[in-house]
Amino acid sequence: MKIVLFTLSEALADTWRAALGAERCWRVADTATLAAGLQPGQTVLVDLAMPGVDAADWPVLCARARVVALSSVPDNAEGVAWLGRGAAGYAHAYSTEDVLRQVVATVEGGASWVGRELLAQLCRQLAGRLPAGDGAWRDKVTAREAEVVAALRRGLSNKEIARELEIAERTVKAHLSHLFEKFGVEDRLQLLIKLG
Amino acid sequence: MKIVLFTLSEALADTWRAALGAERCWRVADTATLAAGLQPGQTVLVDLAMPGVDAADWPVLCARARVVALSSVPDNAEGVAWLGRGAAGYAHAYSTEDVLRQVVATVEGGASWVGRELLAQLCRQLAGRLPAGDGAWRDKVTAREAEVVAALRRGLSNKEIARELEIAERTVKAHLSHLFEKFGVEDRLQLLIKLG
DNA sequence: AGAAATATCGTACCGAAGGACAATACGGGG
DNA sequence: CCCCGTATTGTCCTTCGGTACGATATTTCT
Repeated sequence: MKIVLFTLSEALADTWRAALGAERCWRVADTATLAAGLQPGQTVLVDLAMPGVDAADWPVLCARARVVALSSVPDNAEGVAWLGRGAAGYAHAYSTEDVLRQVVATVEGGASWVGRELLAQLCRQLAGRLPAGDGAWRDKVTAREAEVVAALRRGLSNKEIARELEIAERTVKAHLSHLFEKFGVEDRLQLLIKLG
Repeated sequence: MKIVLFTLSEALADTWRAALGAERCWRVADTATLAAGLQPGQTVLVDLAMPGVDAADWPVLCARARVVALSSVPDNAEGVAWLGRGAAGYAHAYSTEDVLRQVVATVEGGASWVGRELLAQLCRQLAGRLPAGDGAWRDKVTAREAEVVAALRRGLSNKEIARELEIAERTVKAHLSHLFEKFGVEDRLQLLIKLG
């Protein structure tokens, strides 16, 4: 699956291509093309310098794909805005080739790429108010069911969940049916409402 | 510098050795040995299934070394607890070999390894409710559309919404289609995610 | 050892959801 | 007066979601 380069700047696109390999990259410069051609789980590098790019418009795309926000003027508040919407990474747009490759490898591995300072800031500000007893329902679901719930929270369809977990769509339906019964609901929407 | 494997499970240690190379690894099974032999900046993989392992006891070690907490039943609250104490990463204990190598490479490179959901939760907690979530969207919808959204939040079906608003089901679909287009989503679930 | 839970996959069926064409009516602004 | 946004409703069609039967294999618990 190709890496999407979402930028208007030819220079930036060339830099990224040099780091990641031109054959792995697919340059896109407008939102319509991106939305049309985007595959679930695909990696997207977004140039935050592009006009009209705003974190508030991206939560759904961030849920479907691995979106890496790249800013030429990194700012912790901006990073928090993007990562809070589900972006998979936040880094300097003109990072070295090594760092860019590291970033892509990291998000393709399913984790997030965060600079040390940014994460440190998050942790400092969070220190003290950690308890957050949100996971009571997790004791009632199996590991596999929890993965399905996580995918569900991102708005994925059964087919997309199946692709992501590498199982048949039928199996996804089986997990969902079990979840519905466990929590006494009758569809995916009610399940998410119930789980909070 | 060797990678410290802190676990009681021989099977888990073997899995990690297979991924990282046995010659790079140093297996430790008790806290005293770990504290005595630990070098500053060293990478430590901690098996959270070990008895007596608690994030509250680790801030000092996390400050000295790159501590990666590995859980066989990953949970966001647990992740917050560890990262809040300075851990460099939080991941699934039985990740694939590729992912494990990636985790180690990332933390050795000075960055942090965090799951996407977990990071998003961190950001949301510190930012409270993000701006777009708490009512900015209301300016973009009509009064009738807002009523439909309110019903959607309760998990009602089109037919139920129609009964409640005393209109035809077809009209409910019309309102929903307009909402989907306004917010650039393709179904009710994505709409709710987008509206927060 | 046997039972229960878990994870996986198959086909068939039905209703819900959503889009593609519509149409009608009402009110405000140029 | 005409256009636009809003609200309303209709039919036709396709896809998606969920259930109802089913099956097999593994793991975990009793």
